[in-house]
Amino acid sequence: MAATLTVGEFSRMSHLSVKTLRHYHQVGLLEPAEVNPHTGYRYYTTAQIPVVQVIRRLRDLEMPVPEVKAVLAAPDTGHRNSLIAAHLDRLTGQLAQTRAAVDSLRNLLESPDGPAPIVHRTAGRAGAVGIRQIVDRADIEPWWRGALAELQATVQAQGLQATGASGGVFASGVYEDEQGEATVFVPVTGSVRPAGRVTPMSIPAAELAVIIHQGALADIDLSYGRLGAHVATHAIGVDGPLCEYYLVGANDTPDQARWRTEIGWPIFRADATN
Amino acid sequence: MAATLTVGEFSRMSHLSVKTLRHYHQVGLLEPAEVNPHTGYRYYTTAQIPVVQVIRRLRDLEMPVPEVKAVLAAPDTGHRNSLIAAHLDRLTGQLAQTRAAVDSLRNLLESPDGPAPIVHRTAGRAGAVGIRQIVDRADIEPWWRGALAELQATVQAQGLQATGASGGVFASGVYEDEQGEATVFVPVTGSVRPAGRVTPMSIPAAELAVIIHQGALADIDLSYGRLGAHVATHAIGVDGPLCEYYLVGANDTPDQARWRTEIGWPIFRADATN
DNA sequence: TTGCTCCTCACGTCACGTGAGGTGGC
DNA sequence: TTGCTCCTCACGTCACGTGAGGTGGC
Repeated sequence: MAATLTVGEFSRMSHLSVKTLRHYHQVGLLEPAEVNPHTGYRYYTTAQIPVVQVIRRLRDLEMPVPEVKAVLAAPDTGHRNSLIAAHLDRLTGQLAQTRAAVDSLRNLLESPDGPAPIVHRTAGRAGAVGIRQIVDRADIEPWWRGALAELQATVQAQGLQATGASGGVFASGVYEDEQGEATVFVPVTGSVRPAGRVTPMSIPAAELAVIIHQGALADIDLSYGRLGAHVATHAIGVDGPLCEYYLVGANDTPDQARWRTEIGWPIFRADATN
Repeated sequence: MAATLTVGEFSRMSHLSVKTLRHYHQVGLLEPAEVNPHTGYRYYTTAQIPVVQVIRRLRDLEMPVPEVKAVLAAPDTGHRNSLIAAHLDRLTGQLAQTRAAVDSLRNLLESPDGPAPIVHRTAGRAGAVGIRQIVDRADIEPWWRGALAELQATVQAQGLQATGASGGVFASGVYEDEQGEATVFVPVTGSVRPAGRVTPMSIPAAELAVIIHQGALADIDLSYGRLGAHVATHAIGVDGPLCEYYLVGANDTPDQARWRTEIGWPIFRADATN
């Protein structure tokens, strides 16, 4: 028999504050078994205790309220467990990101700026296969990983010959606003058959100031900062998208410390030499 | 020579959105080197790039903005590093909590309710040493750990004889609202000298429904739920603070899975036997 | 009957993001 | 001159917490 409980009693049994229980009622996460229409008093039952225990644990794991609702509404255990597993995967990902951020901070504080040299070079026009999309800033990294992997696979599947390192071109919106046009490409020769998101494209020529960033992408703003400062100091910047070349990347080694990324910043070049 | 940069340029170099830079200006975390009084345009300099790089990394680690300010304002490296180390310690603590929450969830989903029996017993009046304070709900666990440790040390230092397991008494505000009166105590015989927060006190007699909770404190709401449901179902609850006795706790083993906590819920007892 | 519990707004927190509406600079 | 960059409000987000002011139940 399910006994009736006031909010206060239910709070003591669930270790959730009364304010929280009222909030859960308001957002429809946990409705009291009964609400007195005259007084507005909430009444719960002992049968709701197991439910609130699950809610509490999922919220402790920072699962968003709508997802907790979905877990409670799951038709069967399998569905429920997969929702929970997906959330645990997200937590694992966040943990990895935190670890990377700690490394990045240590790196910044311990080692003074390395002597990464900046040079000017001309990038010629090149045929390529690529993927081009409007991407949300927040999703940029997974998008980038996926697009590069799809590209590599397409190059292999179609037997194309890569003529250089893969690269990316990013409109300023990607950095400054919340979304912008992003492109990843692999320079190739030969005829390309469009497949999935992959299309043939032409990478335009450009005059660039370039720097080679060594190490994880979490630190790439360091090299962007150095390169941007150089361009600003010499007042040689021109409009145009920033580009990157992945000289050593995920395809070569999982050890991000060994990655090498060339960053190109478009410039006006008076000196044809150098 | 520090070149002048617009927000957009500074955004590209720092990989922070323009909105974020404006926000940092508004809250005083990162002021532009210059603001045109007529147009309101913000101008940064290349000298600010290293600063924004530190800010970005600390915010990636979810350090609150006021603390980031403190790091930037730190008078020397030692001070700065200790602020950062303190934050990393907090992150480590959160990680441990997340792990505990995962274990707790798994425990809840895998094992159905154990057969923890509920019995009724009379707790007699007892002399004790204790610490009693109004505690914020959010701070309850560290307060509890610290207070228990201080108590144990006082008992040892004064050569007192513990006559039973240590315990805690919690007013309903601790569970329901955001703060409430909490007490931890060790029952002792002999005369007690007040020291620090520790004072002699008397634990009143009470009729209790009790359950023994086995395992981590993160799971203790399960036992509270079972005990509360029992009291509600039999309609034997009376007003009074909830109490706990730490039969096996931090003092005995660091392995929380082996902890045993008796929870007491005040009841009206018609049957003098049992 | 006292006082404790419960109620409903309305607003605050934190670190930005969204979006409208408008102006300045190359 | 176009259009791109920049500006300022005002409001939204998320999961509650704070606090005022008031009523119901034992």
